[in-house]
Amino acid sequence: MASHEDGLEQTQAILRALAEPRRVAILKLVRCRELRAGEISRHFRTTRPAISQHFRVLIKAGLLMERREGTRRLYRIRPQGFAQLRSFLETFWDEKLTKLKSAAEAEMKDTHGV
Amino acid sequence: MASHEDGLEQTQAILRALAEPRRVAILKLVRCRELRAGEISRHFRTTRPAISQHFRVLIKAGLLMERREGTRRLYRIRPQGFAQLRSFLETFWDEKLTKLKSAAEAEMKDTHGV
DNA sequence: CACTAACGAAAGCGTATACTAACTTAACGC
DNA sequence: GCGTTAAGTTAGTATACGCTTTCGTTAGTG
Repeated sequence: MASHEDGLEQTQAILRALAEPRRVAILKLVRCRELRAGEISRHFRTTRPAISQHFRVLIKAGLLMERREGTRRLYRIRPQGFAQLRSFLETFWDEKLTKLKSAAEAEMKDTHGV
Repeated sequence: MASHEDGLEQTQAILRALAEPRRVAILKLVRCRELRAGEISRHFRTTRPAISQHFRVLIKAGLLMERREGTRRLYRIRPQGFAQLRSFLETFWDEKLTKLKSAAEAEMKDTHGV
């Protein structure tokens, strides 16, 4: 199932998951400590199934972890997912780009757009 | 009051912009050098207006810069947008947060549980 | 001026996606 | 066993989003 370019698809899944503000909010909630599903959904106006669906997207993207404890389900953040996103950013933003940025800043003296 | 949340909205715009694989591909093309609209759209199967709409989204998100030269429009990457995304990531999940996490878990036994 | 090139803008359409409502599953207490 | 609590799953719907077609705008060329 896993291929070489699986990482790219996975990164896209991460970006698509984070494109939804509610999902970012969920991750912020579980960023520091593990929380139960009910606690998390109580922070929002929407219904529990809606949040549950967001859980599935986040888990599939590798940003969230699930753990069962009796009838409860506990969620916490998954640092690996963010590490992958960070490495994607660094691939984009290598040394060449930093040089280009300085060049652009130097150019800005003449063309002050926006 | 709104200064922080303004940045959040902008960050969400960035994430939503990157959620589309084609837009990421566009950014990869202009990552190193400025390109004309026609050159960029030639790299894809879709029509030029479709790519043009992606330009709008990327510009609005602050990831792309437009410059006119006669009838041509030149596009290049905008490092500031990526800087913002990076700072979002670092704010979200810093290495320090990992340490905070262990501390928070220890604290959670005593303090309130909201 | 007419004519072409290089684009973007607007409208319409089809699909993806996020929500709600109802149902189902799993663990716990009696 | 029966019922309650905690949660996910499914089906259906409404909106968002991306693509295509047509048209408009601006700059260059004779």
